Amino acid sequence: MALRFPPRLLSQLKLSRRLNSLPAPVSEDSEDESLKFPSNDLLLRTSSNDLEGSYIPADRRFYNTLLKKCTVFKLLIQGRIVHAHILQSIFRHDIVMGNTLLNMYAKCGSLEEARKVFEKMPQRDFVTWTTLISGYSQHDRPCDALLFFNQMLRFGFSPNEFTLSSVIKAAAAERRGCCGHQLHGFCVKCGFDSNVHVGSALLDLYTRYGLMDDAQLVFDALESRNDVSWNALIAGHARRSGTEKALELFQGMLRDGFRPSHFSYASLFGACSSTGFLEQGKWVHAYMIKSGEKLVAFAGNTLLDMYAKSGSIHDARKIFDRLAKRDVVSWNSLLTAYAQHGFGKEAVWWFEEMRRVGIRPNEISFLSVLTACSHSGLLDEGWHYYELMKKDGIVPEAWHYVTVVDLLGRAGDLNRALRFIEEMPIEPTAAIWKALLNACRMHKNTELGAYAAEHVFELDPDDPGPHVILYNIYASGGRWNDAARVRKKMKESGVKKEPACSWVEIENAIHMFVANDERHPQREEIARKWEEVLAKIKELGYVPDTSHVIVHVDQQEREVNLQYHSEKIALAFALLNTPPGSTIHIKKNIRVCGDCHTAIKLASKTLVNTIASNVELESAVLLASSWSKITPTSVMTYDAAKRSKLESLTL
DNA sequence: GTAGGGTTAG
Repeated sequence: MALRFPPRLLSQLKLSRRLNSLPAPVSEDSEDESLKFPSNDLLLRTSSNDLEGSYIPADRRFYNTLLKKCTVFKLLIQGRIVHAHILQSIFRHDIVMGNTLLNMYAKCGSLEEARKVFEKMPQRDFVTWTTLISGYSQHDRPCDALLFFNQMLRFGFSPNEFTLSSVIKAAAAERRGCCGHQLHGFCVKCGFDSNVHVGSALLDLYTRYGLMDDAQLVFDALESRNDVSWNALIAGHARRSGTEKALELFQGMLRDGFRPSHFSYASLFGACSSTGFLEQGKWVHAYMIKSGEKLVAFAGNTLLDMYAKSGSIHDARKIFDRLAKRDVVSWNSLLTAYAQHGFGKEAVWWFEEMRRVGIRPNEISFLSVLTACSHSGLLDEGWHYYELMKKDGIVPEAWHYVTVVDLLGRAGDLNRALRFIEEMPIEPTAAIWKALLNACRMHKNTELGAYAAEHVFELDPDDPGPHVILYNIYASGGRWNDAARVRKKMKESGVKKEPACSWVEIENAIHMFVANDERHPQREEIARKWEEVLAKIKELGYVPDTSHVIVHVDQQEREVNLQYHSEKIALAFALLNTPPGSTIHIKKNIRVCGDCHTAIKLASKTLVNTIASNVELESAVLLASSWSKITPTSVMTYDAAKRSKLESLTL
């Protein structure tokens, strides 16, 4: 009996009627074990009308064309049907056909089926092994890739450049990674270390290990370079905030005659965003436009994020509007942008719009809208989306619970937040307790704060942030003895607070400041300028918030110390060194303190007013588009995803 | 028949 291919398969594959002349797949009662596994699925999907047709022998090229289509378009179901037909043909034990099938399953992401094909193959060659290894490597199963590479060697097969680039990618992804150097040595022995594919994988591995010099050595030794090798190096530096180096490499790539791709642009925008190099980011954007590159999702999403993180929600929105093609990440990036700027209602509107146009929100969409609600005090809306997420079949993960605790906590319902933690179906993580701790700081709840802090110390003892927050909670409540105890504990356990610094970009140079910066050549002018600003903001009602600054000094000294936080110095410096009316963006490595938040908010107001009334021309201070609506967290931080956040208070 | 580089949260 011969079997017709189901009509759906034909239309999807857009192939000729010849398909229906192919031999039938086997049924379940076949005696040959190796022929069994795809038929269950096939029989379920094949109607009785399909079970007619005449037999002509299949040819290799025809099967290859079919499998290639299934592989490229990830048509797993159709691939299974083709598989079933092959099993009935003379190619059922053919090694090349087996490898093609294995590759089809691997590329479609069905690694279990790929593995079954592998196990049932009567013969295997180095391509068989390589295909399985690359399947694991490309689908985030580095351990399996490394395991099979070991086995491949044990069985006496020699890896080629395909095998090595796959296994190096796996080694780079394996967190406990320690086999990178061994693999490099192996490549040198085989003579593959300067191959452009192997070398690109190797230099990528070194950048992920943080060994940038080794990555450069591999790059320099490549027998030839291509856009991928350049992009791997650029991305490596971009990931480690080596923005200047990434930009320098970008120019090197252009000099070398390679056209930047979306990979290059995405890396560079990401790097500029995380370090606050907005001007350079704009330059790269301009270059992209000049090159005639279309603004599509991958690079476009990163560009949107860059403008949003740099304080320009309007530019972020423009990018979203101009995207030639949007995907779920584009929508999420927009939601995140609104959330970060404190535009909760706008985020909620766009979330609904997203659903209206038929984009299914994923776990990050919900996280973004929850964050937006939390930061804007939209308690009921936030709770509604938390319930909706569960109804939509998305199982909340730890990060969602963190946001719900944050939502309840910020709104001041600390007891409900605690109850929520106690009733969660997962074990509370350090981040969840940190959210409660932070809420306790905002609402000055010392007892619950201490309770949350104890849990954090147990789960994440090395993070200095919670120690600082607990210190602040005690200090602002006047419990100086308890505060001193926290400080002592920090010293004893060797936990160190990351020093706060702020930086500002002026004429393509980045100027960085630390608190009480005494070595700066313009320190006296800076101090005078800040005094001017201080006088103006005091007129608007600024009162220094010294509630948790320095334990054993008097009020006057506390106030003085407060005036030399790095962001205030950066602002005064920027006012001195920019033309009137300029926009000033100040970036900071850690969370801005409450006092600086208030001071700069008022400074922004007074200076902008000054310009408007044309009394005195001054630079406009515009750290974010909506100061009054946002919490300190969302403004002067950078690279929020990667850097720890703690209070910028001097202990 | 097999390979390397990129995005959204906290």
